[in-house]
Amino acid sequence: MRSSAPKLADIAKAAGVSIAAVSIALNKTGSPRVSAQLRERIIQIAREMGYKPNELARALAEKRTRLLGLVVPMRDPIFFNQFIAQALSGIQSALMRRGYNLLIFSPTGKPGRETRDQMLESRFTDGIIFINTRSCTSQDVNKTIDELQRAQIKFSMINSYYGKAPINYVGVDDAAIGQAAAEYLAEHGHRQVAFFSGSATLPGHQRLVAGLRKGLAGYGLDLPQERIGCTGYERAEGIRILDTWFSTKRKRPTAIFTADDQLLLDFYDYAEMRGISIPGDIAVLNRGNTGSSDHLRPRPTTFTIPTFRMGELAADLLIDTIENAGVLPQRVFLPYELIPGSTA
Amino acid sequence: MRSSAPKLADIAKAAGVSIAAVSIALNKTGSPRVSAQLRERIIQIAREMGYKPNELARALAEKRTRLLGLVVPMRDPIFFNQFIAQALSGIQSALMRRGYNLLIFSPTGKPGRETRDQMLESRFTDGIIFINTRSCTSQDVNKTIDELQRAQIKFSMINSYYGKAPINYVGVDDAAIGQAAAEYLAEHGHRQVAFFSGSATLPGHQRLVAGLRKGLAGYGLDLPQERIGCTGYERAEGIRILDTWFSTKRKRPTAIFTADDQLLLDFYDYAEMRGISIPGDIAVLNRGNTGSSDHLRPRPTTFTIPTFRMGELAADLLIDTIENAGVLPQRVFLPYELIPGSTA
DNA sequence: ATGAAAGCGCTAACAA
DNA sequence: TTGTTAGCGCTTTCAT
Repeated sequence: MRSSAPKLADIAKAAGVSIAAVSIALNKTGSPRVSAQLRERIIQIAREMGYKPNELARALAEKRTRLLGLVVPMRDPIFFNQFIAQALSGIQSALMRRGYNLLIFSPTGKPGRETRDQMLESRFTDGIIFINTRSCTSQDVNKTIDELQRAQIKFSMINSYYGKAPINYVGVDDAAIGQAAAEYLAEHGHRQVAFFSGSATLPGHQRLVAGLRKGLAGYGLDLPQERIGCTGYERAEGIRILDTWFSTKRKRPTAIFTADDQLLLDFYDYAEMRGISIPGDIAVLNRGNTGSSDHLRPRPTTFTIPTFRMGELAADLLIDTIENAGVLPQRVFLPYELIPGSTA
Repeated sequence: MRSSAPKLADIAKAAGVSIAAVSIALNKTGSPRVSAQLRERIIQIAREMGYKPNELARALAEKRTRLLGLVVPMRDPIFFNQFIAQALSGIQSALMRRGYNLLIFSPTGKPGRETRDQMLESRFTDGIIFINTRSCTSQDVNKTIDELQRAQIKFSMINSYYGKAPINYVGVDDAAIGQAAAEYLAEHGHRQVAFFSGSATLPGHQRLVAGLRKGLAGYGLDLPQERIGCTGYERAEGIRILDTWFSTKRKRPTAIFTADDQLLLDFYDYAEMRGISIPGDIAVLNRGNTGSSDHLRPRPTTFTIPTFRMGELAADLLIDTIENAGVLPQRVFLPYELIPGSTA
């Protein structure tokens, strides 16, 4: 923040007019409030003095900042996460288009605590975008929604909410993806399908399992509990699970469905380590974010989630409800897409 | 922004004290200004009324926001860029530690134009962090510095500045990296080294070339112009250059040094496409960001740039100059590190 | 068409 | 120890 920047009063004095005249001349283009020539003169003087409005003062007076806050319930590495990176790009794209900027809230401590903290800061923002990650349980999510609503903070949520509350939400239909994945694999002749997932407590996990089972059932197949593996995103646990599956010819699945890009990568690492050939020894079907496994070989066959679009839409929905009091929040489920690869 | 949140005046009235008393009781913990028991009572009432300070008003009065702006001279995809993602993580880490938040400026239009635009917005921020990307020429960088200084905006810059202006800057010594790379390759018996780069106009490119030549010269080797290839980050141009190099046995380099992760990826793609074996047919040495090519096979031998640390340090330097008027800006060059792989 | 003045919610200097 | 008041820089209403 600079020290001695010219302010409206300075220009007003220099031009010999009132502060209000300057404000109007500078901002309300085409208002009959000041004459065209006076406006010209004021603009000219403002330019000469190098005037830049103090957005802070303006925001205080107008009660809006054109700032949107971003909260990611996660520690340090939020920018490393491809899912978040892509959503952020989408958000950014919408904000750019609509003249907003993004304020990133630094997580301040223990999980759960965050919500209250951004609320505290939230006077800086006109609304908040929430990106749920794999570390969010439905309970966390519901609690967050509750607190935000109670505080009357406008917000928009991305990912992992399957409740019915009337909020701005953008996600994908994981049950549909699970079903489509199961049908794809069944049609390609697989009878022993395994599901490699992160955590059974994730909202998405349960949907995926339900979808997979429904899809498999259509082909007279099933997904027994022992072919569902949750690694907790721990490398060692992943290896343990996979070793169980691959230890005996009999139990060995012929196809594996990975719940996200991280698990896909983990499986590729495992396959390399154990000398398992993809897709020679096992078919791999992935649920992942657009474009994030471009450099994997062999190219994974993937149901992609339109992450960029999710971010963009979430931002647009939020801005709509901010700018237009009449607009109601809405929940949107975006379609997925099958990106062919050579692994399934 | 909520509509009818309780403000200091409300609490003051409820407590039957002055606004100032409330402000002090709430903020100046341990000030003898208000008695311990009055403070208790005020805090209690504030809690009951659900008081949250309006940071905007506070910032206007205090003339500081504890917000740092981030500018990346680049269009849409800033979050996809691993270099930026890692620097951002570092920045975020520092901000978290020091109680700041990050404001991401949406680029608003034609390049070059950006500088002025964030200045305009900058009243929201106490300072700005600039991350230079591969789309920045030294001219751009110098112009940016000039404008920021003229506007008396505190800032900190990451990457690609080799001038002597007294600014907060964090980067790496590309000449040293180039030299180390050359020496590494020469020591491993390579006599025909090629440099696969993005653009000859990049500040880093010239440093790298200088370093490479110096290093090679120590072994009686050289880096002729025809073994320096600049793709302009265009896939087709990259292929054209590589085809030239690989078309004849005689001209074919035995080792290639890639200027960044993108070029490394491009080369891997090319090698796959043409059936060239790494490192069988050609050795590959890379200059890249920490951890960003973890999943490439074979694992590239890489001189890593401490991107996370760069972001963190840049933020810390900036905050130091913001909070302490006496602190002078400083330029810091961080050390690189050789991460062994199996490609060189 | 233009100016004066009252906020916006907070901090800090000044009185008491 | 506590209250009063003058800003911070802008927008907007109300007079003129």
